[in-house]
Amino acid sequence: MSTNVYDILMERGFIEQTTDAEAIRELLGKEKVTFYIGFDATADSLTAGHFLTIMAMMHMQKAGHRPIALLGGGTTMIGDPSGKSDMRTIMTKEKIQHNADCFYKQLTRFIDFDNDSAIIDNNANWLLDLNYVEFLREIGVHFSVNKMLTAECYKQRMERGLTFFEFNYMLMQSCDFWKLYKKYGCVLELGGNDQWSNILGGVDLIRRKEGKAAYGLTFKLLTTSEGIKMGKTMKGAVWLDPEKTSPYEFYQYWRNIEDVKVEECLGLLTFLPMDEVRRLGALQGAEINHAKEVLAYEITKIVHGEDEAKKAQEASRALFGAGAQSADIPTTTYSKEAFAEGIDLITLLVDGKMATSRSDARRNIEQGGVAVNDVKVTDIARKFTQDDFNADGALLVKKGKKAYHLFKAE
RNA sequence: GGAUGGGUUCCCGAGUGGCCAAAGGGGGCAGACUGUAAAUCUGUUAGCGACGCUUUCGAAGGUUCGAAUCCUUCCCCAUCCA
Repeated sequence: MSTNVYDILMERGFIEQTTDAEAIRELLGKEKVTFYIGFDATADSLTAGHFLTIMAMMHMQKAGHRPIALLGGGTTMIGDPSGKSDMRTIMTKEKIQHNADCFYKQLTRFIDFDNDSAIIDNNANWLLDLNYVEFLREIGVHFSVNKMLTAECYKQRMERGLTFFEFNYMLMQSCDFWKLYKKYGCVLELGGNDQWSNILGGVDLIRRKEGKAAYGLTFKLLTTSEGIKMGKTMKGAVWLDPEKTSPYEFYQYWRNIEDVKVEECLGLLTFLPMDEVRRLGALQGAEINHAKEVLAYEITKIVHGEDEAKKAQEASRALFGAGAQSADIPTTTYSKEAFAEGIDLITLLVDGKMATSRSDARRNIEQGGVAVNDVKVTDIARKFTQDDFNADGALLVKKGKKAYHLFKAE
């Protein structure tokens, strides 16, 4: 172990809070540490939000430590109230199991689980069969309600209401840490900063039950300059599953990042050397667009592979620069018969998911936000046939500055 | 369980019989300016076969020519009391 991974994480900007910085650094420097990160299986794909945590996991594994990816098959049954203003919808067991399977599949892209170099487990294995009375006697006695109520994560919920159901979440997660400590010798829990109080709960629990030291460390949460969690768009989360968020869209998300976040993201979400990160982050004015391209390319490469990253980059350049068209733009294909009669622009926009309704499409056209083959169209009744196709045999519809869609006939 | 105050469009929040598809703000979308950034300004923001029609103000009924607004029952939430 050459450089202490703690220093790497620190330099790249991951670390927000630690239970004991000195002790953690020392531990990571001298031995192979088993650590864990929990993933609550609330959807059938990981999101850009998880990606930061996965990056940290990759850094740790590279440095020779052993990650445990703990899927939250059990805790998801409750739902973490931290940072949430409303209670989550309660999900069925089957749905959660399905989600956990999807998570695992995606995680194998980033983490090497062979030969015990990483462990995957699911807290459903112990949480689902818990006996209530036993749980209270084993775990419950160690938690002070008074103390829990003062935790930051519950404070805002005190105003809106918090059910007993959710209040238990902290105990379950603490129990996880303790179980993993016993099962695999896991002594370190990592997580997003919103997990801080849950992590502290686990650290305390291990100390009380086992009299042993365990540690916790949280990562910065990626937020926009306005403090909104990054990795979300109005249409929903940015997914790592290419079926849910195409590599092109994924690329574009990072390509459009705010100037002030570029350096931070490069450090956290790519493996570029820090000298390079700082150099790119220091670019001024229009120059910083170069840094954004690098950022988008690098992240897309890690998540979707080099080929997809290249394709996304080419598509992006083609569309935004002048020049040739690329094949990697979202495309909708109609039958030749449909085009023979002509298809109106409103239908095209709706079918290409560039407008949420026909009214929305109509408004966009009327306001001059829509162009077909680079010619602005404001006539809502205008129909298009194959005669309108461009040299590449397609209609390139552009809504606003960034939404493109290709329509073809066959 | 009791008392009080509430549930309004994506969110916050005004509206307490017709002038209400519902003020204002936020967010979103589009236009201008730009660098595929930020900030700013303008327009727009339920749906549709669109100077009209249909659905919407916690749910279901009712009063009325006419209800987000009045009445009844129910569901939910917050605060205080137990």
